[in-house]
Amino acid sequence: MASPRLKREQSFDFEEAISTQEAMRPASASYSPPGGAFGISPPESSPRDGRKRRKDRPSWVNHTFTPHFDGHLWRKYGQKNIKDSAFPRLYYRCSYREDRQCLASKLVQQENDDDPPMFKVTYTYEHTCNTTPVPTPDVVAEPPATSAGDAYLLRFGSAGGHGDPEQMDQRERQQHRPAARGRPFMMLSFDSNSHLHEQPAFPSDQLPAAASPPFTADALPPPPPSTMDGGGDLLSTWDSFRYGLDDDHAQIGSHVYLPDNCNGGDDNYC
DNA sequence: TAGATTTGACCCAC
DNA sequence: GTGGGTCAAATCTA
Repeated sequence: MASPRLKREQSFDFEEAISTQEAMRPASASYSPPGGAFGISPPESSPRDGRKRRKDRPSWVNHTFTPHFDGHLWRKYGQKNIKDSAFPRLYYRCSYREDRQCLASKLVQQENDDDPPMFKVTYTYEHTCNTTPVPTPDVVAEPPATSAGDAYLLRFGSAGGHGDPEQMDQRERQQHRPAARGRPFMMLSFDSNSHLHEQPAFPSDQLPAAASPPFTADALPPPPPSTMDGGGDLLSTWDSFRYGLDDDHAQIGSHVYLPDNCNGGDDNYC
């Protein structure tokens, strides 16, 4: 009987995929991982001969209140209690890992028990699955209140990440995670003139910088393509979010969204 | 029934 | 030797 561990051999050639990805990456300093747009640190890559050591893997760190909110589809594959950490570390990999040999993975580590809690998200490898990031998995547009004219209200929550807010909420409950479930970080409303009205969803003295996006323009990036894998149900939400907006950029939390001239580039983001 | 998550065990970098 | 990262069977959910 062969050891079950031999199944590991059946996975795709990780080293080859790594080599391919590194070959695709521009050698110049203009290399911009997803975190580049998301305001996270540059990769700590220091390639050595032969095999990649863990610490040699390209990785970058993001601190966020919304660890699931990066527009990609992730599949959780592990969870571990970490020494000297009060919170478990969650391991995710790209849902397209096998389909498209996408090496991207991330570790989510809660850093404190604040309300909302801060998470440290460590990304490893860029996405090679060529899926368009869906930046608003947990942005919900609400119809205008009767007394609010034609203004739309946008609620920014933290329960998103896998596309379906309902489903994520169910997952959050299943995992007994208190992470700001159902509680918006902030609320934005737009009127028909694309004027922005920003309303922190919690007291201003608790308002974290990352949850106070400098929405100077009233714009949003183009919606994800309707062919988007696994995220088709987001489109209506996106359309609502985009209502009345057509400028050149927007920023949500630490996530910056750029206009049409960013065609995805080498790294799915600009 | 298929796909996602949980969780204990294993592997390996440090 | 230890702790972190990953695997995969079991379990859960829609």
